[in-house]
Amino acid sequence: MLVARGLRRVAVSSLVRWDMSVVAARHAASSLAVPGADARFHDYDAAITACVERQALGEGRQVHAHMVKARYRPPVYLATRLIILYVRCGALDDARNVLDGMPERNVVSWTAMISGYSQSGRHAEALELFIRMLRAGCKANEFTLATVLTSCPVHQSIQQVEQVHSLVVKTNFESHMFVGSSLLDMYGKSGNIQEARKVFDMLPERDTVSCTAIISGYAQLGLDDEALDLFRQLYSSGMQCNYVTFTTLLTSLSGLASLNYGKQVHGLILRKELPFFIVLQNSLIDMYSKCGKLLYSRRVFDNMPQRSAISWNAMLMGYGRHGIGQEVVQLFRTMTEEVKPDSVTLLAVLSGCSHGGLVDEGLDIFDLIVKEQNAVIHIGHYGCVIDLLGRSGQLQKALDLIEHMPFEPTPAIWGSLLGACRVHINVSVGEVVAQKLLDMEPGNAGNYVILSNIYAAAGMWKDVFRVRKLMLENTVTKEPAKSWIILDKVIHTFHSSERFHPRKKDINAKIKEVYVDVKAAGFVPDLSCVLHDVDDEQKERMLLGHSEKLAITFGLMNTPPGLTIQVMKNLRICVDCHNFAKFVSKVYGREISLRDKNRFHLLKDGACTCGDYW
DNA sequence: TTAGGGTTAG
Repeated sequence: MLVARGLRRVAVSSLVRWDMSVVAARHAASSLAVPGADARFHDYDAAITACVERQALGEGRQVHAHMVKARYRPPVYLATRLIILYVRCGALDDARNVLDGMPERNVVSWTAMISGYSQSGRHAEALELFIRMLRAGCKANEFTLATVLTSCPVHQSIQQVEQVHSLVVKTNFESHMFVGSSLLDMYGKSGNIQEARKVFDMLPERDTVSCTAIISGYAQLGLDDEALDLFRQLYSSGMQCNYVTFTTLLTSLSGLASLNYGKQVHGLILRKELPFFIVLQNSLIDMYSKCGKLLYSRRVFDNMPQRSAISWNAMLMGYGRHGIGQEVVQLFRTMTEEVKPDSVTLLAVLSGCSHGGLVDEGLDIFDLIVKEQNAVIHIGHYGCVIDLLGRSGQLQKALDLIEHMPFEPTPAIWGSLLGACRVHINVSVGEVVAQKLLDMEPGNAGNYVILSNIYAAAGMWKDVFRVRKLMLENTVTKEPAKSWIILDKVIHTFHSSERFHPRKKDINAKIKEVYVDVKAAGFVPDLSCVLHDVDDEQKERMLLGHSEKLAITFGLMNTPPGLTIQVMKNLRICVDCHNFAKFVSKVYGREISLRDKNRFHLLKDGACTCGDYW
């Protein structure tokens, strides 16, 4: 009776076009005759196949329950099909129960389960299961390896990565298209781009996925020049592109701020008449905003028939990056009517309010979110609130918040407060904060520079000297600064005190000329930005060698009057260079758009859109 | 029956 009721429910649902009463009849028959067992197998198989096709989890569970109730012990094949069904429907725990209950398993059952964990980001469990599989004496095939490699980058040490690689070599799958792509992607994601490239170069054949994976390897490491070069090379040798390829490429073009290429790729996408993909549109929004063309971003955004939270976030970040706080707040309000904001949204809104100077609005939104608990609050959000408080000069309040927030403060948190102390020239809080930072990361030169800036601004020259000595005692290395400018599709990159540029002499001559002009207009170099123990004259020379000054000068030399000079920098812009750019904009009547690590600075008539807070 | 590359933020 119970079985019959269950059967009717299945039949009525009509999702599964299969009448369970047939099974019931055969079930009854099977207790009398042996051939019935085969019939039941085929019926269950057909039912599960129907459920897999439709991803009908409820019906699938009923079929499973029916097996249990009928005391039918599914053979390996059928149990594996059940695992696949549950995995496809995202019911991983059900799938795992089936796997654990199997008296025997084959490579497909293991692989299906590993793939389930892998695809839902449960990489540790995927790897654990892979190891269990090997220990159980089951040999991995190309499917298993292609799957398990996608779970490696995040959770494996270099040694383990090499172990997996040698397993791939041993099983002779290194040049298998799928396994090879996964392998090179794994190396790319673990930061070993040389090894990734080796695997790519050894592939006997290449397809869209393997090409995209290697380009993405460069892109993810911020090697945008290399990513673009490789794309051009592969594209001209006939590589086929799909939407993932373009999405990846756009990431690199965003990094380079290469509007020209960005537009070309956009054109290519339109010509290809690809179907609508949200991710691709999201990348376009981001690319245009990072290339300084917010209006283009907005046009893409407005034309989207469907948007994800990421689309909104990319747009919000865009406005924030350009310091347009009002738009951030307004767009956020519209967003909440359409999509549920996530934790990145909150980050975008808070940092947008901070960059746009909307202190009270930002703090209000934070309070609202904390109260309603719409999104998961993490330490990054606190970082933004500390920025907001710092910007408005409420340094003590910011310090109190750090001490009472439910997270351990990171260097980034203290760094944000130290920056605020520099702008508001607050020595007492600055010293407390700097001490914490110097304890946490004694090797970071940036902290010494800002502390020195604070002392210099307060006229405490003895302390400037002390900081300098302190820094000399610690060996300090940092990411080398570089700035670049794109003229006629050519990227001109400058490093500090550039020694290798072919037009070095011209640039040096021009920068000296510019220096005389801006000094005559009142520019005073900020020597506290140099912490080397050298005389003042040498310090001035070192400041003039900063990469962003070289790039701006190169722009002045090579662009006609009236055109905005667009310069990009990989780190935050330094105080002295920011001031220098302001004077250049005034003295030469030129707009300068400067994109640093955090935001855009639009310098015009001696003022900057960042309001001197960044 | 099982498989590879992708978007915002840090």
